[in-house]
Amino acid sequence: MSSQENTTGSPVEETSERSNFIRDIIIEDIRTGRHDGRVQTRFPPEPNGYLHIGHAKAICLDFGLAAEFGGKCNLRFDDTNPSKEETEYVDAIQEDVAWLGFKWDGLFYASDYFQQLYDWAVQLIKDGKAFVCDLTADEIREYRGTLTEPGKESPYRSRSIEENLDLFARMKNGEFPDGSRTLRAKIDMSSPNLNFRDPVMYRILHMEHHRTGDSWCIYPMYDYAHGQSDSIEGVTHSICTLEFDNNRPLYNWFIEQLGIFPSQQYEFDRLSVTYTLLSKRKLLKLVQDGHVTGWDDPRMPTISGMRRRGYTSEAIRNFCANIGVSKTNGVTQIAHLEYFLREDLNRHAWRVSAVLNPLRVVIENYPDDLVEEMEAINNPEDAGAGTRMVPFSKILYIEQEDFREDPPKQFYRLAPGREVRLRYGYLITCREAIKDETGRIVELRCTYDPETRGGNTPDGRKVKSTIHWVSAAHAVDAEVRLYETLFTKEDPNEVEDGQDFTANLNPDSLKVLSGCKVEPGLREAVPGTRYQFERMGYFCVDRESVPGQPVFNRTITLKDTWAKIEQKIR
RNA sequence: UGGGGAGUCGCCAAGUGGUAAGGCAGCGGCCUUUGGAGCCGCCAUUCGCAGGUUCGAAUCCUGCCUCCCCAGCCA
Repeated sequence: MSSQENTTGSPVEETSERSNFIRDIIIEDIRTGRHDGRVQTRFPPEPNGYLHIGHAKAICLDFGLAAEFGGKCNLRFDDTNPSKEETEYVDAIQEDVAWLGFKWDGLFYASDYFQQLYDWAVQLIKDGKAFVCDLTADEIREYRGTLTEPGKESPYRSRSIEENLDLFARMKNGEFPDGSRTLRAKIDMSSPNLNFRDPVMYRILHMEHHRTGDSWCIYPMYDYAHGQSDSIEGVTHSICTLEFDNNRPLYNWFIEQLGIFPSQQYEFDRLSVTYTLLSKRKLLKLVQDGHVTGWDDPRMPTISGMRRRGYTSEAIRNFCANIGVSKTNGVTQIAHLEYFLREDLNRHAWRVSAVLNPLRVVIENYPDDLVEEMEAINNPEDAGAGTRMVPFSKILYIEQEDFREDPPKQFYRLAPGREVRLRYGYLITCREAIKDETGRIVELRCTYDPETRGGNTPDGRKVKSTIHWVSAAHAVDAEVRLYETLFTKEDPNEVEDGQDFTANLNPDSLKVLSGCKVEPGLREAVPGTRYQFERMGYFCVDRESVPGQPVFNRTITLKDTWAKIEQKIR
């Protein structure tokens, strides 16, 4: 399409894309010709942890908006604090953004701009807008005042430009110890916006930086680095979360004092999800204290954890697109996320048979050595997925929960004397339940109807239930990891006095099942592959899986109407 | 008690003076060789509260209430 009006004459705002207030602003800016209609965003993570589902929302916004309006979106690491940042995180973040399906235009680091930022600081000193302060951290806090009382000016605020220049150069040259001095902007100690009370621009930190090594021992603060970084790159719409609202005036102040490209910041609501923590600090603690196995533990809300769990990037993107963007501080229910997961998995995951808690079934009237190959559909949602053959024989495993010796009214799976369909197999009738000395049911004796091969009923009779099974002689043993929410409370931060969020950790968040029986085709299941275990849920082959000993992570259960009924009748 | 942001169905969220979209969840029903999927239907006389302006207000005005953010040499 040409860059002129499109053929239908419909303005850009009439696309079917669901809008939001930031998208509306961009559309308006394009309409009025702001920046000649150029749109540029950026995703600016600090490499101090792994990306999580909250970042996914920001990523979808930043990259999505740029793509929609033919603009650019850079990936820029906000690496101004070497005490927290590591290359492991830099690498993981790039992998996760790419996996989510986005391509950055430029790959930059705030540290790329350290020299420019330094030069600008010198300029501000020369303009009398910044000064070197010898106050200690504690003193700075005292001088800052409170929410209701104005602050006091630092006694070093009136140093001469020459002295400031000299001191700042010496700070840079490493002549002073950590914490002994700062460079501060000279703004207004009585401002109701605390960010304006002579904010610190530079601190001394003799510390190895992951990219610049030891070439710097002074590092810029967020407020002094972010807006200028945006400006240097030509970012037109700098999108961030609501808590930076208070920083916007300062973001603008530096840009105005420096007279550089006027990037503009817009704030949207941060994502919160029930039963989930989205704070890098707290996620780091979970990792460091061993509450999870790592940043990619399938219980973590990190992109890498969700990927390992079996989430698809499309499900995450659909979720982000659906929840919308506003300025309301809300909490999205995890069921909302799970809906999009199931929706995508249902369309794409191939069906297989897997018995998690096996119960042996012997079909008494089935020939001892006969093995029949039954045709099974790979994905009823996708005709192109085709079919596969699965072996059927005299001895099978079915799910323990699919048999009840004394079934409640609405239970219509297997029970003594009752007939059910074995999916793609035969109709079988339970004749007897065999128990061990302790009374536990260890085997079912059943008979089958030879006329019902494939599960068909030539006489047209109906059975209430179809259950899944695996041929005992052909089954492959597997390990299956079942996950529940990591926390027992909707709000993991809701704790008694003296406790922290770890008090709400769910002791049942991981349950490992061994000796599960899966169909033979899964013997060499490839890590990362997602399946639907029919009637049980969606599962993803774990990276620790090896040929012959497959390991599966339960991504999510199927919706379970029976479980709901059972809860009610209890 | 300073400043900033926000309050529309259980949750998310449209709406910007003309008489409350949509999604999730929930509840019925249909269909079904996954109690899955799919399909159909129900689900805010009311928009934090109280006044006011107007023929008409979730949308405008006034006052009040509640929640979130800011006192890191974190981002």
